[in-house]
Formats: sequence, structure tokens, C-alpha cells
Amino acid sequence: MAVKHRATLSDVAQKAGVSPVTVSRAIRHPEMVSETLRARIDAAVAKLNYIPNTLASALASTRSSIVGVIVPSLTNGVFDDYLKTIQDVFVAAGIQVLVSNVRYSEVEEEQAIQTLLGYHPEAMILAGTDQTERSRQMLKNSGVPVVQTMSVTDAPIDLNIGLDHEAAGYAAVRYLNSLGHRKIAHLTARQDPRSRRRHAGYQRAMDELGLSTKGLVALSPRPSDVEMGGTLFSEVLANAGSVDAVFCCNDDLALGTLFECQRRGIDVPRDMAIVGFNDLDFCIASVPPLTSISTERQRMGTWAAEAILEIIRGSGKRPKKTQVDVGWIINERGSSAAKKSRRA
Amino acid sequence: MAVKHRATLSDVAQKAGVSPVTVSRAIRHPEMVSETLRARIDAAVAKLNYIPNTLASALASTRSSIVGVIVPSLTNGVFDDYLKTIQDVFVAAGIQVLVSNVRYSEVEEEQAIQTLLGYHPEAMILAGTDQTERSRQMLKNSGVPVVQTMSVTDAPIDLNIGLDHEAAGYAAVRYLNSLGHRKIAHLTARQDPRSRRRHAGYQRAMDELGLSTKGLVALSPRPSDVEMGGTLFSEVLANAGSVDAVFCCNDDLALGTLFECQRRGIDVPRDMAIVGFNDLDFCIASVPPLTSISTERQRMGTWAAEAILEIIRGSGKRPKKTQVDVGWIINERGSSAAKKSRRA
DNA sequence: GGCGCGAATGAAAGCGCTGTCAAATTGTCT
DNA sequence: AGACAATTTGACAGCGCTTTCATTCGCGCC
Repeated sequence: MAVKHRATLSDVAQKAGVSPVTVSRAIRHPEMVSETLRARIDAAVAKLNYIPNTLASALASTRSSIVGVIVPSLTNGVFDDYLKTIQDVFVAAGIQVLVSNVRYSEVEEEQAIQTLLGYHPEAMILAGTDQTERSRQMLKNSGVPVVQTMSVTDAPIDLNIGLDHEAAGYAAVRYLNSLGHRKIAHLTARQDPRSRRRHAGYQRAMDELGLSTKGLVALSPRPSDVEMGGTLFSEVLANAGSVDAVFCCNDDLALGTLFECQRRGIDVPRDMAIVGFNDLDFCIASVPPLTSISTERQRMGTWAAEAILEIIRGSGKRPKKTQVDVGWIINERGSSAAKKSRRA
Repeated sequence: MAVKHRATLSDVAQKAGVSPVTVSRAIRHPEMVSETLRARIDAAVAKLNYIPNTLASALASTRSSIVGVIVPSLTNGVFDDYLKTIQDVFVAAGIQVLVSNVRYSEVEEEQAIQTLLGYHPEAMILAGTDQTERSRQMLKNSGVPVVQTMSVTDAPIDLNIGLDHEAAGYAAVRYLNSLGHRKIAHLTARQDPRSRRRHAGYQRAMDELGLSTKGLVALSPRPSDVEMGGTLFSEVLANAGSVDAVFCCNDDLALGTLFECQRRGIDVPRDMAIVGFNDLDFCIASVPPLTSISTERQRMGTWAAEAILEIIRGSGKRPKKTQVDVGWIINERGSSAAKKSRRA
């Protein structure tokens, strides 16, 4: 065989001595084909190593069995969990997931949406609710079901599941204040829309409590990592003199802060309370374990995927619930405690 | 508009008053079309919100511009970095990446390979070198370029970049022994082929050194996380009585071990040396920072992607190098030190 | 002024598959 | 035994695009 010619439906048909349509049916709808033929066809498929051309199938049937998923990051533990959940649901349903990583950029997101729409997906799942106007237009225009996740919004494109990050940030501060803390710092990196909202919640709470935030906020435009937690925390320490507590916009920064405290001999939680965000797996393991606000990202992924499955299977019928607020939980652990007396 | 009919090439052509071919060319090869027409067509495209059907384009041109990538995990920091690198290279080149997560299962991998091949990808990138015979057959049969990454092997399917995990495990032990340690433990979770090789290297080194490994190895079949590091370490401590050093098959376990030491008041590195694997970002930040064997996973991803690009662009010509051993580096940090006297 | 040439456009065919409908085959009932 | 229904198979057209190949047009040239 000089030229690599991948076996096609017709090749199989010829080998099995039937028409191409019959082969197609034997593969897609086996129950429509008599047993004898099915066996003959299966044998031919096996012999020729035939793998159906998904592209051609999608084109002919106008059902791509593709769902486009856009994530802002591939290296952030939050989106890993989320993406994995989505993939698991769809793979089990025979749907291929096309992932695009847009690196927290609205412009890249716009391009990714266009690219993915080119595949005529059955649906699109987006992280966040802050798409550009053009993105929104393309999506609406496509007529494809869209799920926006991670945040809740007043003006969803279509379906929406998420939480109120501003409120969560607000709650973190109220929680720390309830423990007696007043000089509450905030560390935040790569100001994506959601961290920005948490930050806003922090600020609102501090304002309401009549507490100044001067020198208490450290922020970096770069993507966050554990090391940066230490850096930002040190910055706050230098600017603010003393600090009671730190609310970090994610767990990486919280862990980095904890390490920096260890390095400086600052006792956590006696001399410093730390609260993280997302409740990644290491929070439970550190010494002391980290208090963190957990968001149900797996549930968001599952819900999004299953809502779409329902629409696809129900041939277009919308689910009764089109918006869900999953809320959040403050998982209180050893890294935070009352200023004077530790909690039980 | 009652029925949502997505604009097609012909719709655009009609609107612009030209033939469909011309529209196709205006989009794919703008230089072949006169400026006047190009402007008219661009306007029509914009007005109709036309997005070309990638599926149809791929079918007609027999170039899918898709590359299939298989990863064993989506929630392991190692594959995140790797995958991100691959995506970055391909997206910049206008190639869509189809990712499949096979959850460390050879069976799922086999299915994923079949599914991805259905999309007639331009190439396939696999993590690891331990595919089933059927997987290998399908891949070879497809005639598509294949890159196996992460490990080097004597019998690559096609291209191969990776490292010798057995040798790396061996080196970790020799390194710890060179610091004076003799009771060297090994923690390992979810025995995928690569951790198994590191384990084998550990065992070989211990054997060569005439050191018993009785009670010094703890292993879990479950996916590893930070917490498990503490659990496995505790297990070893209970079984072996005393331990000098721990070689962990990944950094999560190493961090968990460090936390467990903190919890038990074991001084690292004075009373316990810890070595991890992969050199994730937190290694540099912990207290003390973790010694870890760094593998160039980003380089592996980039090389794989670029080698494929070269083949695609060079219309099938093979690169001169078809196999690369990227080796590894022991990044020595505070978590390991000489038994008697600390290193400078 | 007719010729050849390159550039720009179009017509036709087909990528590999599936949906629809018609044809052929079988079985069933009176 | 004949007629009808149910079942199984096949012919045909077409999904939306690209790839030849042919055609048209404008131009410089002897």
C-alpha cells in the first residue's frame, strides 16, 4: 500500500458486499440491520480498521456532538476540577469537549468563541459573566445554548450558575471581624473579574465597619502562585506596620502567607489569622489547616454539563431552572481564630 | 426569522453578488481576490455574522487542523503546565487541540485514541509510553504522526520525548545517601507507569547500597494529594521506627510530608530530609523550601507541539531528531541536607 | 491590430457521511 | 393461494466547503 488511504464507509460496504447506507446503519443504529449482515459488516470494519470520520458524520447529520468550553486558565486548581467534572459528564454521554484556554483575556475569549462556534457546537460553557459585547452577540446569534458559570449575573446570556463573589468577599471580612480582628489585609493577584469582586466586597465590609484599609491591600497583576503570597504579605506588613488578619483572594496566596508567617516566626492563628478562597485540597493538610471559602466548582461544572445534556436530549426544551446561585461556605479551620480566645 | 439558519458561504456570496468560490478564497487566500471584491465580501461577512463551518472546511480540504492530546489527569499540576504549553503553541498556529483525559486508565486511553482518530487529527500527542497493543496498532494504522512524551522508551511508536524515571528515582536515593542518609523511605500514590519506574529506581539504588527497604515504602492506589503525603509518611514512621529521609514520588506527597513533620515537631532537614518530584511552584515557597527533582515538562510539551508543526508545515517530512531525552535536575533546597553537617 | 500572457473569477465535482423515501424481501392472515 | 403489512435494504440527494480546471478579462507586445 503505497498511499495511506484511510478506509471509508464505502470500503467497508464493498468488503461486506452491501451498500454504504447499510454500513452506516449497522454502526449508528445496529437494531435496524439484520443480525447476519451486522456480523458481516462488523467483520469488515475490524479487518479494515475502519474508524468513522466524525467530521463527515457531523456535517451530514448536522449534529456535531461537540460542546465548547472556555476556561481562563489551565494551571489554576479551580478550573482543573471544574473542567474535569465537565469532561466526565460529557465523555460519558458521547460528547466531545473542545477546550479553549483564554488566559484571562477578553480578547482571546472573543477569538476562542468564534473558533469554537466554527465547529457548530451543540452548546457553549463559559467561565465568568464578563464577556465583551461582541462575544455576547456572537453567542446569541449562534442560537446555541450557553451556560455562564462561576459568577451569577443579572443579565445572563442564557443559563447561568455561580455565586456572588462580592458577597463572599464581604462575608470573609465580617467573619474575621467577628473574631475580633480589625486590621484586616487583603491580598489579590491577577485581577480577573471575580477577584475584583471579592476585593470590592472586602472594601465594602471594611467601609461599613469603619475600618481603614490604608496600606492593607497588596495586589499584583501577575498570575498568582504560592511564592507570591509571601511577597504580597510582606508588602502589607511593611506598609501597614501591624496586621491582625489576612483575607487572600485565593488559596495559593493564603498558603504563601502561611509560609511567610512560619519564616518570620509569626504564630498562626495567635498573631495572624488567614483566610483563603476556593478550598483547594491542601487547605486541610497545612499546619495549621487553612480556613478557606469553598465554592462549589464541581457542582457548577456538573450542573452546566447536565443542563446542556438535558437540552440536547430534550431536543431544545429549556430546563425549568435557568439560573442557580450555589453560594459559598466558610470552612473554618485552624488558621483563623478569635483574637483573644480560640474557638472550640 | 422563524428558523435559525446559520449563514453559509452561499448566503455571503449572494449578498456580495459573487460566486461561493470567490468568498471561500477571500477568506482563505485573500491575496487571490481583488481588493474591491474583498471589501464587498468582508462587508457581507460582517453583516451576516458569518462564521465558516470548520467541519465542512476540514472535510473538503482533508486538513482538519486538529491535534489530539491525551493526558492521564486534568487535576495534576504536572499535566496542567504541559497541556497549557501545547495549547499555546498550537493555538498560535491556528490548530485546534482536542484534549482527552483518560484518568490513568489504559482502557479509557484506547477509547480516547479511537474517538480522537475519528476527527482525522493531523497528529496525536500521548503522555507516557505504555499504551496497549491495540492502541499502538490504531495509531500506527492511522498514519498520523504520534509523539509520546514524559518517558523515553526503546520502542517508540513514532516520535518520543521524555526522561528515564527509573534513573531519576535511582538518582534521588543516591543523592540522599550521599548526604549520609541510610534509612530512606519512599512514598508513592496511584501507581501509574512513571511512578512505578521511579519506585523501581528507588529499589535498585537501595539494593545496590545494601540498604533494606523493609517498612520504608508506603503506597496508595488512590490519586495523590497533599493530605495523603502526611498519611503515608505516618505509616512509614509507624512501620519503620526511625527514618532519615523520604523520597516522594511527587511534590504533593512531599508537601504533605513536610506538614506532617511540622505537626509532629520533626525538624526538617535536621531530623528528616525530604525530596519531591516535579518541582511544582510551591516547592520554592515552603519552609524550608522543598528539594525536588525537576522534569522539563514544559519543554516536552513545546517540543512535541513544535515537532508536529514542523511535520505538518513541511508536508510530512520527519524532523532529524525523533527522540529526545530531556533528563532531570535535582533542585537542592532546604528540605534536604547532610545528616551531620548542613550544606552551605 | 491580433497575439499571448497573467490575473481574477466561476463551474463542476466531490470530501465521507446521513436523512429520506422507494424498492425488495419476508412473513401473516384469510 | 393471494393480498397486505412489516421488515430490511438500497438509491439519491445533499450537509458546506475546497480543489481542480476552465473561462473571462485586461494588458503589453511585435
